[in-house]
Amino acid sequence: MATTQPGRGRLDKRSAILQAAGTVFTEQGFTSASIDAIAQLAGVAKPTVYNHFQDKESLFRTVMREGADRTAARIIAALDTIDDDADLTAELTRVAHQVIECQLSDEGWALQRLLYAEVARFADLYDDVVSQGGVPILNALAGRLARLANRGRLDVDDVMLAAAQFMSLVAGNLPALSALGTRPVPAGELDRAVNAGVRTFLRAFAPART
Amino acid sequence: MATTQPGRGRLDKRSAILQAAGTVFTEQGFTSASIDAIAQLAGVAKPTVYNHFQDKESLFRTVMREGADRTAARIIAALDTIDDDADLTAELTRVAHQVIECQLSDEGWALQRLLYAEVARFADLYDDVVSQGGVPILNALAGRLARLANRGRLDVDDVMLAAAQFMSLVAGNLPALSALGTRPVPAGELDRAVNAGVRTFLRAFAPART
Amino acid sequence: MATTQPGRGRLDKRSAILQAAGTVFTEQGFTSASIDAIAQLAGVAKPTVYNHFQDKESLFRTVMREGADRTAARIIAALDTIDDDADLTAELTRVAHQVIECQLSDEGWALQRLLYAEVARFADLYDDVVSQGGVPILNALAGRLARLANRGRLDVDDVMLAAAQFMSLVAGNLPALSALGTRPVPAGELDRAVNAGVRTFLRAFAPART
Amino acid sequence: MATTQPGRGRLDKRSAILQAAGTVFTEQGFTSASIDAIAQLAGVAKPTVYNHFQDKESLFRTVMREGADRTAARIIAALDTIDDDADLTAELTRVAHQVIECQLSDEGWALQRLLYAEVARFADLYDDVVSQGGVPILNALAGRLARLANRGRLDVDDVMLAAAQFMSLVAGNLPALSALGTRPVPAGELDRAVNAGVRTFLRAFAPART
DNA sequence: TATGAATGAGGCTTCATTCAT
DNA sequence: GATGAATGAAGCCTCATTCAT
Repeated sequence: MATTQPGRGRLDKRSAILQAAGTVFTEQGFTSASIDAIAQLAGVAKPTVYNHFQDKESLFRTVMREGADRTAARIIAALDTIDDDADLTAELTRVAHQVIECQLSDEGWALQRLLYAEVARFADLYDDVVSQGGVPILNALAGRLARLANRGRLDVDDVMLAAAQFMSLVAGNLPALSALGTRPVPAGELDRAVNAGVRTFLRAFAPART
Repeated sequence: MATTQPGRGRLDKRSAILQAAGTVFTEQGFTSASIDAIAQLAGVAKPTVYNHFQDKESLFRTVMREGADRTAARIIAALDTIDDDADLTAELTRVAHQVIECQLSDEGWALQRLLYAEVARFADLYDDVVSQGGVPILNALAGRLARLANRGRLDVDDVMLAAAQFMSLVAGNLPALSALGTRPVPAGELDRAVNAGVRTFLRAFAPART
Repeated sequence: MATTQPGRGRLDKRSAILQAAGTVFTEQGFTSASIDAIAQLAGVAKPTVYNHFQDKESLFRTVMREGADRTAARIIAALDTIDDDADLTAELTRVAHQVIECQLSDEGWALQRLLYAEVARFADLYDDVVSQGGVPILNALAGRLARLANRGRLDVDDVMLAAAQFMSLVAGNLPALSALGTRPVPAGELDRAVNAGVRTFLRAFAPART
Repeated sequence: MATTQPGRGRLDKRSAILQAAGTVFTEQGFTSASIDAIAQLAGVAKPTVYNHFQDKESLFRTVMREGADRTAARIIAALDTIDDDADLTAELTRVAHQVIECQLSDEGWALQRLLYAEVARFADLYDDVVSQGGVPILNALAGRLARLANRGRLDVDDVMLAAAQFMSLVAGNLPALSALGTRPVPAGELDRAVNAGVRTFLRAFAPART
């Protein structure tokens, strides 16, 4: 406690390593990332990395899992703010923006690219990430839609399906708009896409007016 | 002329290399793929690869570009079979299935995963692939929708937008269903997703019955 | 004759190759020089080089031998201009400058560096070059000194020795002055060194005045 | 502490590498020398070489610099033994022999050949070596000549110039005599050349007898 | 726990050289 | 004689990983 940076506990070296690994994996991909680079960025010696993580692979998996956790938590928090009584278009639009913001964040894209890149190499990586990230998000969204349906504000049978379609409609164009996250999306384009997605969603699922 | 190497003509070594490269890149990703492995699979010596392609990178780009070409050609051919007069639901469903089949093919997924994986490493790879693949496909689909709109069978203003939304609705769930292409999609699930996508699309865009 | 550059005979390809080889060997050294680069610079295909020269080594030897020839011829021509009756200091200085000019030429230094570099690799390279270059030069210079001694203008016993010492005195500093030929020698420095060399030579060998 | 690798202490691996590199570079030149060969001769694994030296180039530079240091130190030590009161001819001859011995040593020639060979490739190699080797030597020799001049035993104005000329006279013929260090110099020839050099030097710079 | 040093394996690339035309 | 294509060998360098401290 006296010989390291004041204030820091001794073994958040682990988290320094994880953070550094996140950065390096993100920038270079799993194979090209070198443990050397990670150790250096984390400010530790190479064997220290091996003291905390069995393997390059295990380090990578941890990075992915914790990243998925963090991202899902942010999205779910956003979904929780839906106000069942407010104007539907405005509310869905607002929420869509919040969700997309997470997806559009550097970390969001990085995770997604890493997942695509390495899903074939690491058999159960996809399940790990989806069970920590994708599924909870969909569940949360489906729950909100169910509540809106119950109140008669949406005409939805299968809320899980509708949730997935909502996501597809408002976010399906993001990869193309941002070149898979490698370019900033012009603000206007983003609004246009989200608005159009919400509009189409409501054209399909708004209850017929009597 | 008659005494050439047992197998082939002269310079389709180039295509043997390209095909092998496709396989190896697909299986291992850009960085892990070794020129050695590619050469061996192509049945040529390593330097022969370098006689045909400047670089590992240039070989990779060629693989991606030609793959995008091939895939787009197949999808566009499928779109061309739309019969403007047939039952709309049935027709859109049929076409959606054809399109998805390309996406679901091993090559389709492989290309997509490689694209996600390496888009950050190779600056203009995304543009290369999209301009050869994505854009023509969307244009073709938008064209078909425009024709349907002209005949009063769809109520669509912005056909490009509708085309993108159609794609999102019928294919947006594919990554999740197939775990980014690493698992076969249960036939029933696929049908369900496509049908639901088409149904939602038509709920939004079928002209109001008089 | 009709299909190649007008005027050129067909097989001075050989000399194009030799010249290109000279350049490339000079710039890169024997080992780093690539036959590819030589062929390209000569404007011929790689196997053509092998049609004219057995080997990289044999090509190198030819380059060295012909270079030594050319340089020696130029130096000997310079020595032939010594006027036995003119002012000794002026005449020796003038000749020294001419000799040095050859040594200082790009080709001169290049040959010398190549010789040093590869003398250990190619057993008899040194003899080849010296017998074509060094020996004739020294003989010529010794001859001139002998004539001057005969006329009583120099007090020299062993003219070969004196010739060698003359060379050492006027040119011995050149390597240091030009950083082995990699930098231009400031004009003043060169004059100073040559003058000093001639002066010392004459202090040692001018006949004692009666 | 007692159980370390059989042979050596811990980190004179560095000097084992340096020594091996000296040998291999000397025998093969910079480009042909392989790090593999150096590592093997040093008895270490290849990456160990890279743990101690950034680069093949940096290893080479270190070899050259340390070699120049060692050689210069030996020569300067020899110069320090000049006895200002002894017989001048004998003393200069003796010192010349000692100096030449360093130049004639395998390491001396090797360094010189490497320097010539690679001076064009490595921009400031010449300065590195000369500032560590050549300059101190000349300074030391000039100092001795100055002392002799002060005592009236030599008639020298510019001691730096005289030092350079002394070197040129006694050693200028060495490259030719030893074929740039690739052949032993017959003892008689060496003596003859040195004696002649000293004699000429003194004919030029011995004070006129009154 | 943290580290400096060491290593076996392997990748990309280039080269001198040769067929077959 | 001249060429396009092909190849076996080899080099530099980097990596993931492990001792020994």
